[in-house]
Amino acid sequence: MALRHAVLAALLDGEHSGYQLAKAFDVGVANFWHALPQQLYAELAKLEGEGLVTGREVVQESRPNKRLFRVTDAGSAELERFAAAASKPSFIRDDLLVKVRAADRVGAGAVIEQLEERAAVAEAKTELFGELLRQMRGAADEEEFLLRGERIGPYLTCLRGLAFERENRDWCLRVAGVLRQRRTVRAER
Amino acid sequence: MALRHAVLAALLDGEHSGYQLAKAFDVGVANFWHALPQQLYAELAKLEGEGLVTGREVVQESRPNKRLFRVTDAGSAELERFAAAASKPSFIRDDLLVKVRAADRVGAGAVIEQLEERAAVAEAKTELFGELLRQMRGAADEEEFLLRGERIGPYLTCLRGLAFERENRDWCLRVAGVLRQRRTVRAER
DNA sequence: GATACCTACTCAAGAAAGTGACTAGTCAGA
DNA sequence: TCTGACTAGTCACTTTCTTGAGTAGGTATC
Repeated sequence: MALRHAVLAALLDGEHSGYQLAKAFDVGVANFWHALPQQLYAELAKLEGEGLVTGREVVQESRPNKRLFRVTDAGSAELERFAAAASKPSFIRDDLLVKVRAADRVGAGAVIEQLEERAAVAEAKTELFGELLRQMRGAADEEEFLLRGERIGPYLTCLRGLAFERENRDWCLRVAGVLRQRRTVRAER
Repeated sequence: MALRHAVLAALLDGEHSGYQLAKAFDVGVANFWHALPQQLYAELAKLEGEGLVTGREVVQESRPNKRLFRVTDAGSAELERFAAAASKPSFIRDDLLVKVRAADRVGAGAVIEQLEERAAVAEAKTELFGELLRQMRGAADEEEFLLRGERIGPYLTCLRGLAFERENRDWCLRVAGVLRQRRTVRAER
């Protein structure tokens, strides 16, 4: 049960609709968790059933009505309990790593392409995250913001996302380079 | 279906028993995938049923018999197919990130402790991975090994694991520091 | 000589995550 | 005016992961 806590944490920023959450948890801004719309709607329904969030209908013209959710006191208490409990260790779980592990035994060509594609995605994300960080801290410099800013949670997780994507990009490029070079070396023999 | 490919990739190193795989996929050396023993035994059974791996019984004295598995040609072909297919994007999925996101709204004390604990674990892992890398490359320096070494897949994924754990450690310490400082600042007011 | 851990697995059940298909109105561009 | 994208969801199903318990002999520790 981890998505539920991720949803609760996301709702600390204020009211959101399922749709808004779905966008936040999708590729792009998902710097701390990822989930599909269906999962989120399902989770919100469960959370509401348990009284951890409440939704209110917002009638809209020229676009479907929506429900905005916010965390209840019971929800806060649940988050508190979660934060105090031990965390499971985290692992990278990535198709590309599996492919690289096998890359010296299977055709490397496709893997090289994917590494370069992934590097480009990671680069785009580092820029996006950098921009997000700038927006969040506004005029203040980072030290100052982290010390006195109000909502630093999202900033801190975004920092982790940024570092992750940077490492991702560097590693992908490094590995792609190595695999390319090895092809050349082998071709020469 | 990714665990199956992780298993196939792991078996490229040679024959392994379910038990050996279980240790490799557990905390510690799981620098590219993680799974519990039960999953691995189940996956091996399925893979054998589909003819992607074959097992042979090895009789042992003074310890239970074991089955050693290796990849068949069909298994290699499946890995090849997998390597050529598109990869899903990867995400960090970590309880601690969720907690940090919420840390400015819930009690930060427990989160700080967990961050410092995690930093220590990450530090231990960086050392372990560093040692593993040294072992794998032997006398050669890294460039040389990556260019001409035989089995570089595990080395490359271990590099990723090392970078990940380093970033993990640094981020955890940074965040723990920030949260501690904020407590002091708040206490002063 | 009792306790605990290591090798080597198996079975069952449950929770969490992921996939595919579908509804339905609005708006912008070709 | 047709196409496609955007908002805002729902339903059903499958796969994957996690948890807990159990077997059974051997070895090391105190």
